Amino acid sequence: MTAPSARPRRRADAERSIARIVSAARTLLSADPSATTDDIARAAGVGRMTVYGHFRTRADLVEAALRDAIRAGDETLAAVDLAGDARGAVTRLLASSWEVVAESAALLAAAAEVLPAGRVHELHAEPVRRMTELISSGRDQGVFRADLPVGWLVSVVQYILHGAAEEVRAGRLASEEAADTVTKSVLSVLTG
Amino acid sequence: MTAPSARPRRRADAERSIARIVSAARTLLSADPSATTDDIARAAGVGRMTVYGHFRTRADLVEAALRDAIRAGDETLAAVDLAGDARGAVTRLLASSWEVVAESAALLAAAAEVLPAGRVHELHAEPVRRMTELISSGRDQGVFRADLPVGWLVSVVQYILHGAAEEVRAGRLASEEAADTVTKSVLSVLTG
DNA sequence: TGTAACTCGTACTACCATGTATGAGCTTTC
DNA sequence: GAAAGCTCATACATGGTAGTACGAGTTACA
Repeated sequence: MTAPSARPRRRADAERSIARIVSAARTLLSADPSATTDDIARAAGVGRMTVYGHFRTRADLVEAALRDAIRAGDETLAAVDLAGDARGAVTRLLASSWEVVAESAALLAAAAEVLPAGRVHELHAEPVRRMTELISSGRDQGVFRADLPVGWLVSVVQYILHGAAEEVRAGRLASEEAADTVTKSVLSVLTG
Repeated sequence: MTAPSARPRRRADAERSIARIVSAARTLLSADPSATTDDIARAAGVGRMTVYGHFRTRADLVEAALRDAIRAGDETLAAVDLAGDARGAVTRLLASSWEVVAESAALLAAAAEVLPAGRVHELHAEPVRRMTELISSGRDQGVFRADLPVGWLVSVVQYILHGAAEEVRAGRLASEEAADTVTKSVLSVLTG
């Protein structure tokens, strides 16, 4: 969905508009999940009608924004060195994930509201795959526990990450300490 | 707020209506956080106007429902034996918390949407106090870790609990295994 | 340079929920 | 049994957003 590359060609100005709209959507929805289509159009410096020209529904737009955020986050994650000791790899991965997750918490909430159940989860396939692989390999190394399903462990990591973002947002956790706190907590769960 | 016992007297039928409305609100909002005031009135077997007679705004109603759920949950928790070994106490506490949390996840979402920031957290003061005390005592016993703040540990427990509820709801975790899985995960984080 | 693609203002429809107003009729309670 | 309290139907005012329709003007591109 959301205008894939199926269209044979698209004019350069359209391409530009779409990029600006998606970018604005990411920014606004990350600050306030109930930002309206009109707000987003304004922020993108574009008429509301132009938005509807590229995204049939609000849901389409939100999904595009989430896709973009996930893609960007995944690029960051892809740059993390996962070789060697699984414990160190997790630490490095979390140090990067932390920011991505904290930034997009509100956007995620917006998506959960508008998109059909399970869609949000589907869109996370890539980062989930990455984390699953890492945990599996740690388990093979005998470093991580084997008494809980990998899928659950991956989920717990996500929930802790989001929880920390929420605590920081609410001012109950200093943001400088967040990464360290998250890492310690996650490693405890993973090693058992 | 929400009609405390400040009012000198209230007629018996009004008392009855309020009880039915709050109960219906809890049930409906726990299934669908966007249930309308009208839905709730219907389910309570009461006219919509009667609801507005007791709760000025939707937010008031949602808060009353959440209060009631927390109070009921807290009663369950109060029955848990917290004496002796902190590890065992946590295990028992989680076995009970699990159901409470899983049931009210949607209600919580409704409250988060409608109530001012921080209000939901305030309303949880009692269960949070309970958990804080337990973790502190475990720390004094030397059983739980001391390298992370108690407040954070309490939060993590909540996030894991809610996460598990979500996983069960999405069909990614069998509900029979949930309690055990949660317990193992939480104990890992607490012991470090 | 002509045509197709794109932009975008204005205006409008449709929908839906909250909350208010009014008033007739039924219960409690003293 | 009367006053005060409560119920609740109908009707209405409000406010806000999504999405549609139309059409004139602008820009890209071959």
